[in-house]
Amino acid sequence: MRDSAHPSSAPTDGRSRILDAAEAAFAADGFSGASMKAIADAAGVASGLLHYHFDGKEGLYAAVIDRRAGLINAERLAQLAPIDLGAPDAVRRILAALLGPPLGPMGGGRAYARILAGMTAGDARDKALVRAHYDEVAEAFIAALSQARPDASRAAVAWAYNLAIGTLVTALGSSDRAEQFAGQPVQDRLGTLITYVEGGLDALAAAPPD
Amino acid sequence: MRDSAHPSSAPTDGRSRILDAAEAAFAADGFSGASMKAIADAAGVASGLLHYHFDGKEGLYAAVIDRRAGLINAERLAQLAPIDLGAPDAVRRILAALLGPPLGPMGGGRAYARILAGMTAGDARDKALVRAHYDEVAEAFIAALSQARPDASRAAVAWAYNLAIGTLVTALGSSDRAEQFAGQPVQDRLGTLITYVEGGLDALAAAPPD
DNA sequence: ATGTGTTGACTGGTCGATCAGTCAGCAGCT
DNA sequence: AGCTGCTGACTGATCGACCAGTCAACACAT
Repeated sequence: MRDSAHPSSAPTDGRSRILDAAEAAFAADGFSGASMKAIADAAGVASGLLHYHFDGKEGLYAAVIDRRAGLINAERLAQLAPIDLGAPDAVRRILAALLGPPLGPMGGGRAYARILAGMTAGDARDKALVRAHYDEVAEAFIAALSQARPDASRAAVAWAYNLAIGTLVTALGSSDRAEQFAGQPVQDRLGTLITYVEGGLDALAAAPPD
Repeated sequence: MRDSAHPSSAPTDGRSRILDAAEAAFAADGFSGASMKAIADAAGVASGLLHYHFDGKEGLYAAVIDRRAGLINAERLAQLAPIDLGAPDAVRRILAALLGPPLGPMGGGRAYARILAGMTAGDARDKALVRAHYDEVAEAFIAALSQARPDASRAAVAWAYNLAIGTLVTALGSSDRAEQFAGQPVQDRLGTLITYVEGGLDALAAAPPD
């Protein structure tokens, strides 16, 4: 089932249909493995239209990331803003705002998670895209976590943030393997993810900063 | 029986030089992005030799994973075996045996980590390779962790194991981004990784199994 | 002389990209 | 209304580049 009401909902115009098909193709085979012709066929348009709208393969790739990252990050920041950083459950709520949106209906499901997982191993193109789309959000969440846990060093918080993202991305991207060992789908286990990450943050905050 | 002692150090025979070049190429561009001709050029051999030794691109890819996974897993199991699972620091030592070898001299550095990160987002080919090379080790470590933490449910341990692997792979594969925020190279921070993962495991063990 | 390792030109196919051209819709003019 | 000219989404044949894989020939050891 595809998410309705949002980006993949009205695949009536060519532009959206191309983005949907491209997201699936890049998720399945990576940037190099996906072919423009296959994307065009899946979208039901001529191959030339991809170049007309997105200025080539790189542009199409960037557009796919941009659409999804925009939705996810807007939702993240919207959930982060009203949190009282002094409350006792602030850390848990912050982590829910960070980890929840990618798992939700706007997150694009496994397809986008796989693209993200591939990007963490990616080249200069991917690095630039990650920076452009996620640096601002990363700073906001690290700052919020630092306020909510003033006892933790900034290095500990930054480490926890990075490891949390790694946890999330890999768990989502290889969710079938996670299910193989743990027996439950990742999408339903946001609480497990948060518990794990919060525990890791606690441990880092308590550890001597060597 | 094929690789001589240390893979990256004595690239004298064509076979090893090809594996080294292929590892770097697959890490940089993924399976589809790497070209056989480019690998052959980098290794200083003719393109036909790749097919002679490895029976095509898929075989070469599998051989790259096989070489590295064999070294890493042998080292992991060697470090795991002598651990007294009843000792108070057993969990920490188990995690060191799990997370340390990929960071060490036999781990292949960032190149292999990137391949692994790409595999977690990969298709059927990657899934089969992961199963073939890492399932046995995964079971061994989950069993060891369960013995060392009999209070934790098996589901909690399995989750912690999977999230730990995700943590490791993403941290290594995108280590420059980790350094950007945390200010320290990942390779020198095995202790940080272990602390984080152990904290996550503690939290999962304590949480109610909903 | 037999076998193992190695070569590099070659093949058929697929790639991303290009571009002349089609077509529906809409303005402005009469 | 009817005609004209223009715009922009869209097409698909075509191109050169590059791809993985093949193969007959060669080097050199046993």
